[in-house]
Amino acid sequence: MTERGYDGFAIDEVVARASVAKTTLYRRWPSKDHLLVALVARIQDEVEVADTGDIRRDLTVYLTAVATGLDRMRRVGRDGAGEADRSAGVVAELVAAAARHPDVGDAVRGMFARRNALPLRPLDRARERGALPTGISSEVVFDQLAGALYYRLLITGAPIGADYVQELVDQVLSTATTASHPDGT
Amino acid sequence: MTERGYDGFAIDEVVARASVAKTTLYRRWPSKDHLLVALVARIQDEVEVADTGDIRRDLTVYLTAVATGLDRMRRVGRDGAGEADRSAGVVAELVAAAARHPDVGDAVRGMFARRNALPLRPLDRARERGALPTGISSEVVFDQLAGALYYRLLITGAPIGADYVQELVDQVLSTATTASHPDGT
DNA sequence: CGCATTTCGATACAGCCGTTGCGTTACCCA
DNA sequence: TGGGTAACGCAACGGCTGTATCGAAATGCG
Repeated sequence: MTERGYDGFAIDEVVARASVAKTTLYRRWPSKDHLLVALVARIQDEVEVADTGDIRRDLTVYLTAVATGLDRMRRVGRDGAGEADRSAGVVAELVAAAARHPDVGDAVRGMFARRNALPLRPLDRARERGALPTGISSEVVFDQLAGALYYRLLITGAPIGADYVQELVDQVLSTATTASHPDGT
Repeated sequence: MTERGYDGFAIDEVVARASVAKTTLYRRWPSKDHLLVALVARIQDEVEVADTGDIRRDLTVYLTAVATGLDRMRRVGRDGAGEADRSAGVVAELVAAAARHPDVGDAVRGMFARRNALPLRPLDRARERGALPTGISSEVVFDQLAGALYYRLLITGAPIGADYVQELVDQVLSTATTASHPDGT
């Protein structure tokens, strides 16, 4: 999979290399999509989120980690290290697999949910300190942040650099900033 | 395609119903993915965006139209009208197709770009009126809005109701509101 | 009308995913 | 140690996408 990407990744070759009958593989993973999500679950490294009290910094660190992780999965199966095509790679296949099989969808959503639950606590704490607007759920705020990243990755294909992440966080937190620092800093 | 969804949509049956040789079809659309994006380009209806001067209302109308359009595409190929499964349906296949073939990716990005360029002008005009924070590009603002919708559709599978759209717009515009109405209304 | 070029059709085929049927091996436990 | 259950292996197959080959039809043009 990491060698040739999703297309060049054939079940027949997997069973040949594993010296295993195709029947056995299909007993464990009932489709190629199931196998894919199991692979990604292995590849995915843990993302931890700090909770230092500086919500701007915490969010920036977290989103940067997510962005680099996505960029890494974007390049899975491409040989050229600097391959600059605007493709979502394996993430797009993951999304499609989740849409095809309900149980795969549950698994994929569970994967993302574990990662995405992390910054909710810092967000809630920041709101308690008055660093976030009231009346807006942390979930919506998080949807905007993560959504912008996935939107660029999957839909527009626009690059996701460190400056973009910073601009994103600034825009979301601008309410709180103008509230606590009316001079706009 | 609209009858049975992406899976039950077989090239062999298409050419049979069209009374056309498979060779001919493949001369026009060099893969099933190419055919898919051509179909979606036909299905996709035009979304127009108002520019009344009330940016909050304009954005809400636009995003609601986008959300209902996505929800319609989400149900393509499912018989039950009230089919409430949390699947991204044809949109996910579109994203995967765009990731597989570079030219399909260009076409899909072009489709989305045409729709997404629409609200940029009202956003820019609103900023000129001081109804948006300075220093933040309209593109980032739009990424947050559209991104949240696609994120819910493709990743979390969470529902996208009218109240959610409203909450989204309110959060994004809260900066401007507090700036022009410091009492918080 | 005659001819060349382009387009289309039909069939067969390769590669892949996923399934079926059945025989064989490994494992567990009395 | 023996027997029964569970897991595995093997080969073949069906359905699908995409390709190749070659023949037939249509179209444009002098």
